[in-house]
Amino acid sequence: MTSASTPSTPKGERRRNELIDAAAALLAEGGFEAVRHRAVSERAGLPLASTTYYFDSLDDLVSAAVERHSRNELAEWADWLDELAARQRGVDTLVELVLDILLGRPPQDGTPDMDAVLLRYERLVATGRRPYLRPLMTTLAAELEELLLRFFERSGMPVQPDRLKQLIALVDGAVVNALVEVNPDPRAAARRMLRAALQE
Amino acid sequence: MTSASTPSTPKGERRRNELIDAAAALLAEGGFEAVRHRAVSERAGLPLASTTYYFDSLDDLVSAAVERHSRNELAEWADWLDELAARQRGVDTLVELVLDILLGRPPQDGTPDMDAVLLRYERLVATGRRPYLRPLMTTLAAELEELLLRFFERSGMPVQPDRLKQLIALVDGAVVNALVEVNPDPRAAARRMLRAALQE
Amino acid sequence: MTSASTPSTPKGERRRNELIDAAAALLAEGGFEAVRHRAVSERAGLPLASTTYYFDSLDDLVSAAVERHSRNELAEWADWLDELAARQRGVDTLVELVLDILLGRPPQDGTPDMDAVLLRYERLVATGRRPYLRPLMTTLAAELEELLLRFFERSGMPVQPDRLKQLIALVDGAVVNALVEVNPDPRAAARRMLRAALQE
Amino acid sequence: MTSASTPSTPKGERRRNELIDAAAALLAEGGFEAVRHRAVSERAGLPLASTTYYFDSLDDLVSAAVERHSRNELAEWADWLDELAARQRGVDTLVELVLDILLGRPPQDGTPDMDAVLLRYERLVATGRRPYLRPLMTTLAAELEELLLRFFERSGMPVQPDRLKQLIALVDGAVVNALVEVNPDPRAAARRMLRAALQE
DNA sequence: TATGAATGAGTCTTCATTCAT
DNA sequence: GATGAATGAAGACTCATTCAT
Repeated sequence: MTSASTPSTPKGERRRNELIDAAAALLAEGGFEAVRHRAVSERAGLPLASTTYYFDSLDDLVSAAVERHSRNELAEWADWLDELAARQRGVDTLVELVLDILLGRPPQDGTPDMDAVLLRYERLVATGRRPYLRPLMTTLAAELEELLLRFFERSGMPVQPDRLKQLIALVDGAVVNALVEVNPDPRAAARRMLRAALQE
Repeated sequence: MTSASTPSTPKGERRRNELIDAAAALLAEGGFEAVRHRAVSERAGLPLASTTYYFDSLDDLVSAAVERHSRNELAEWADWLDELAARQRGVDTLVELVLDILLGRPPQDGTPDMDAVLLRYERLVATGRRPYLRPLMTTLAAELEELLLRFFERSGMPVQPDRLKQLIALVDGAVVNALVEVNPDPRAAARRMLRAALQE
Repeated sequence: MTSASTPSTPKGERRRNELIDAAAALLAEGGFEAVRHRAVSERAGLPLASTTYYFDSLDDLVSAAVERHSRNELAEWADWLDELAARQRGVDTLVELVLDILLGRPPQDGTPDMDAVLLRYERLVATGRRPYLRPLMTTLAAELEELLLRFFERSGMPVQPDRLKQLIALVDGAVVNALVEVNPDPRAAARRMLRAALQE
Repeated sequence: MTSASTPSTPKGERRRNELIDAAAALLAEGGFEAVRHRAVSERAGLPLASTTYYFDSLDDLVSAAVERHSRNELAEWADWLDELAARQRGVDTLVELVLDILLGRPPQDGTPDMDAVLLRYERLVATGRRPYLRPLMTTLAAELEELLLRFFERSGMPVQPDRLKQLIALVDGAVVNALVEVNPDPRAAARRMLRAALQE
């Protein structure tokens, strides 16, 4: 009904942003269930009512958080893409980079960063019951594919779109299946799949 | 805390069962969020308090529901496996059967049965945030793999375990990516992947 | 959904009753708008959640409050009816009694008791936007008519149902119009109308 | 407290007017509860804050809306009065016209227009709890009576003020009682009463 | 003179769990 | 062993009003 206040002032813009950041952080840490008006407002240090002031509904806030999170990932890679493609050599390095792009870069300390990986798949699956996420997720998926396409190309190992889809499916399938393991290491699982497929 | 009531009386056993059935049905229809004490008790036609009497917590009930649902699926196929393997001919038929096993048999009327498909992936991804589901899901995954291994074998097209994992990943990856489409048809996406992989 | 807990224990019965009483009091004092979960629970000195435990929805609670209030009025008169009919003499006394029944007995101190009168008409008009009150209000109206019919009869001044409806309309119309006066005295207005009609 | 902004500029006057129109429309459609700052501003296509800028409080806005609505009704009839009085013949036609004036003209399609009828009585009863409406409603009631008096006179069937009050009471009483019926047809109820009274 | 921004208080309702019986 | 009763905490969302600009 009341259309969300798209703030015109810099301050309003900033606050709206802080709410999205807070929501994105909660999303990453606790999944979709963790994104609640109260939790977001407390995390952002803003009044509860600000969450409904800046967003028409919780769904809107969730959408914004999903987009923020995904765009951050995408943007990060878009910047480095050419540089990386030029630098790397060999299938193994390529594989790691693809995994970095698809699953996020793991923390240096060797701990697998489950939260980040998980979110990618929660996003996909959650869309199944949240139709309002579909347009956003479709766009995002297309952008990611585009990015990877260019990446393979610059890396001197161009792939057809269908082949790329296949590689992505392989990674994603490996990950979701690895999620159930007692000591899940989805990246390792995806790595195995991807190497095998690329070295055929 | 009352420890989980493992009922000794036949009547208790029966009621516990009815609760699990109700929970499994809700799970299939509405995902994890739909499994609530009240909803389960009403569905089962049993008192609200019976849900906490027979299960220590909602998580326990959810676990039982996941197991029940998965075992039902598995059992269904175990029964028909040999019969099916003997009957079918050709890659296309094989592919459909594999999809039936992995994604559930679609309703006859052509409507893609999203709910059933969705649950398989919600289960996998939900395990990421529900460690208590891991042992169960690991066992279940192994049994499913075992089943498929035997199935390919009887179909005269034996596959190595690693190759099977790859095929499963392909299907699962195709599905989770198809979930975000505006008119999702995950089965069709999985079919394309699987056929391509099997016909190489 | 969850059907309202119809308490079986005496204590539960008592608490449910206290909630209805509290709601009826608020209704009388502040009209329909004043009946809120919080207000009712605070007035009754019971937890907020008890209001939703004993009543499926606020509408249910409002209905119960309306019924309680009306039944109290009705019951009061049913008890005294024959005695009063035997005692009174003359049209003027009859008129006052009819007004007592329709508008409630005014406080002794001469202050017109607006709240009580008002509620009768708020109830009627509110039903216009609250279909769920219709069955209840229809029954109540029929019972009131029945009561008045018997009352006129015992008073030695029997009236036809249609004539009674006319008299009631006269009173009600007089009252709702008197409500807007700067110093409203709806009872006086109704008295004038009724006397004129009865003395024709 | 900023005192009520009585705008001096023509533009201010116009906007204030648009707000009143919007509020009156909402009042007619949804009763008093429907008149909210947000709803009014959206309906008028004006900023939310304009509602508090041009009106000290919501009550002020409601008052203005009630007045606007009533004056519109009154004005409509004042224009046609003489013409109608000259044209009509017979008690039945007279009755319909009186009902038109008191209850609003029903839509042609035969559907009883509950909203319009309802508002007349909500206005009266609401005044019981809104003293600030009393002066306004008193004036309005007097004007309506005046109008009807003249109308009866021109129709060749002059009535005394007291007799008119009686007829109005009859209509109003019939209507408020008809409001509770399961299929309310207040106009029909009022018609019966009025005909009976006029044909005595 | 206007108005976008902002929010404290409040709306109804749901829910997992505890506890007395 | 079973369950009705009960509730604190939280859920999404609305709203009249204030205030800085």
